[in-house]
Amino acid sequence: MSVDHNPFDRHFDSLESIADTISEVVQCPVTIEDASHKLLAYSSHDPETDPARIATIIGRRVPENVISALWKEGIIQQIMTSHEPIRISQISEVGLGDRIAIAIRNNQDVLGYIYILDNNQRTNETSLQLLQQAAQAARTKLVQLQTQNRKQEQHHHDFFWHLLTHKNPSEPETKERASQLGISLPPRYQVIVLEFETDINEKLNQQIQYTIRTVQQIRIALHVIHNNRLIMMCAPGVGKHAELQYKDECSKFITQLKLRFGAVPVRRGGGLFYEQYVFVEKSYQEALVVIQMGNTYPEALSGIYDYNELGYYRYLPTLVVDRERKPIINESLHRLRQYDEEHNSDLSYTLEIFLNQDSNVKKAAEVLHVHTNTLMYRLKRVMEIGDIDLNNMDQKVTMYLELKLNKWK
Amino acid sequence: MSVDHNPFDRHFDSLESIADTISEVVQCPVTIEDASHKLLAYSSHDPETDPARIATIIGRRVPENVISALWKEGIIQQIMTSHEPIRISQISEVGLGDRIAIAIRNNQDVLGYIYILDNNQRTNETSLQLLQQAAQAARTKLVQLQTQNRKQEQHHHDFFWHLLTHKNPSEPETKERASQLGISLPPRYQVIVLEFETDINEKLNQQIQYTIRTVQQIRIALHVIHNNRLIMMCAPGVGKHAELQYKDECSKFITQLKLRFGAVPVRRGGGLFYEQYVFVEKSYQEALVVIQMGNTYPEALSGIYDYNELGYYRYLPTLVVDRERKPIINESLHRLRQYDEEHNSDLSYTLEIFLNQDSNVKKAAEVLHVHTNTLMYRLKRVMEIGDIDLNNMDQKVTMYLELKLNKWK
DNA sequence: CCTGTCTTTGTGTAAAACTACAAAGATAGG
DNA sequence: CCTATCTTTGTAGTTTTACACAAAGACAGG
Repeated sequence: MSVDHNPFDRHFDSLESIADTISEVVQCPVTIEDASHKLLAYSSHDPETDPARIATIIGRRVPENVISALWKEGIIQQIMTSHEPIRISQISEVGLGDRIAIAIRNNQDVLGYIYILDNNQRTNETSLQLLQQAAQAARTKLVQLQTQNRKQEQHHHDFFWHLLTHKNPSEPETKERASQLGISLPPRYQVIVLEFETDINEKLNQQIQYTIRTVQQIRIALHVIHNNRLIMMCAPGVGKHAELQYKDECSKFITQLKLRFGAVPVRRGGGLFYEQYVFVEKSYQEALVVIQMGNTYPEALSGIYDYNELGYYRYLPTLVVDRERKPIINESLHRLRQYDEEHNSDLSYTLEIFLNQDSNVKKAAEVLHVHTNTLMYRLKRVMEIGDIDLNNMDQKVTMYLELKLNKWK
Repeated sequence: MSVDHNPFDRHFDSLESIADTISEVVQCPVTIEDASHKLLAYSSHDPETDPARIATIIGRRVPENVISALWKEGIIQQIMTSHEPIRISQISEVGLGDRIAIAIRNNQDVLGYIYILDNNQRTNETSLQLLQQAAQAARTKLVQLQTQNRKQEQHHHDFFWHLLTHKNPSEPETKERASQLGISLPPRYQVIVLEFETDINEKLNQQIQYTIRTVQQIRIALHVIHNNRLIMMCAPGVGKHAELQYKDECSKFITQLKLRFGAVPVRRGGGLFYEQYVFVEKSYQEALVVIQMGNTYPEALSGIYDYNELGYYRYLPTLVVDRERKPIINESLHRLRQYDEEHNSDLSYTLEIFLNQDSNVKKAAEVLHVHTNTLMYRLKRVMEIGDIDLNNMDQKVTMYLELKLNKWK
């Protein structure tokens, strides 16, 4: 086979024929994947293969542990940035033999990958050169695919956005529209919103798309990006395994975003789970409440991501509205604030910390960096000046809620 | 003067002329009062009088301490029930000399009183007999007065009821209407509602009217009776003295109702103070909230009568509405209740008492009549079964509010 | 009936909270 | 500047809590 002749400088009917051609050239099994490691084509007639390849073909997607391993070794990063084929040493823990991989690119964008299973190291420099030609050939096919996907994606986006913003969509109509679009809706879902520091740009968008597509334990049925938010309809995958691990998987999703791309969502919120699609908007609003509350009470709600974990915080938006309609000054707090102002002291803050620390003198004193007796003295003053009985749950809850509500902008 | 001749068997121009005639007959100073001890007429040309009579004439009303003393001695009770004149021994503490009194009646109703100052015990049986005739003569005058008052009262009722039930009455129109009706509205008022066990019947009504009219430190500008409720527009009287004592006086008002007539309001509620009359309805609604909350949380809110003392309880109605619109089961409480059901234990009740007692193990154990270690053990179980951290204020407040809201019917 | 778990009550101990009191620094107002 | 008050920190003694462990009663399921 001469270098002058380029076997990929012709028309191909399909990606399969490209895969077969590569396989013929390099005499190795070949798989072609899209940007999110979904299997697009693979060479047939391959004598030897490895467990990773079998799993990929059977699941029509590269298994998650294989992807994770490749990321961990820094291989995906290499492939994505390099224009040359990359040699991959075997990773036997995930059943992956020696490989060679090259990205299929369109300008800067990575559209997919060509993997070659090279167990016996048969490939030489010449065939590696040819791989670049093969990637070129695959490119046009993938561009076509991508345009199709883009269109479909746009439809998905529109459909999801409609669900998110309309209070009472018809249940049967929604289901019909979903099946028209080829979306299989999960029987039980929740809406999750991730909020990023800044508006989501093209690069971050692609990283997110990649992460969404490669996540496997959670099922992200629909998603939309809006300004600095990623909004997703999520459901646990099939099997009890996935059901139990769901929460962990959601966190893992975010960890992956961070580890692989350094993209960290600032805030995270999840609505309740529902089974009817009339409630998508509800779950969305709930997720937004979690985000809002998280922004308002960052320390108190750190580690709380779901609406059903909000506890009494879920009532606060309602109470704020109620209070605005009917403003009543809390005499006790007012007096404390006044005293603080006049004597530039910190009685109200002291009270706040004390209550935050569950009325535990020692802990509160530590947080405030003062002697316990100092705290004791201050609390006595709080009781005197504010006319508050700090041994009375009702009065403490009143003050606690008051302090919480006062944090509202 | 012969017994056969009745000096009261003729027409009298006014109550004053009756008073003068009595005075001539018995040779003693005379005062005529209405049913609520407001001065209606008094004899002139009286040589001797006592401090109580002077104060009555100057204030155009029997001083409160005098009325109280007469009640305490059981004298008013006697006068009200007897058809005969009653002799009253002097009560020097309140400047009251020896007297003779008789009720002016129309059938069962007491319309007013005739008092005779009898310091030198000059009156004999004959003149006492004549007193009954005098009461008869005064009766017709008082009946006329009463009819007039009834009409005026009806107007007052209508006016007040309108304020209570209309959200945005015009401020200038309200003031004009008040001055038309001869009502002087207080500059600052609150609405107080007293709720009785049963609907207010004629007898209780009269007792209430009597008490309202005789109260002197609080100014009850308007009042209405509706089913089992007495609704009043109250204001402190003039002077700083009255301002400070206002709260005590309100309680005293109720004590008087109880002591004098055995009529005890079951529930009491006061709205906020306002200065504009647009807010009468608001203050009324607030008073009703206090009553409602008092009925829902009798122990917790015993001793709380005003809306501004409700603390966080004032939010509960809003929260109940919010919760109904969006029912979320509190997993922790649900699990506790379930456990209680299955093992017929009292974990949720234990938690409730523990929180009510401000997380004080000793007090809670006492309330529950168990050993502190028993309570400790139960709380540990509560934490395990409900997955609650009882050292976390947020979680405790969540549970506390949840338990409170669950008390709602 | 037995058996194992749940529950109550008891004992003991270390840690923490509450109380009273004292000393000294900080601060405001005359 | 002095003085009175407010504030912080310290010491000491009592009460309460938290925790570990043990014994015994209650109860359910085989």
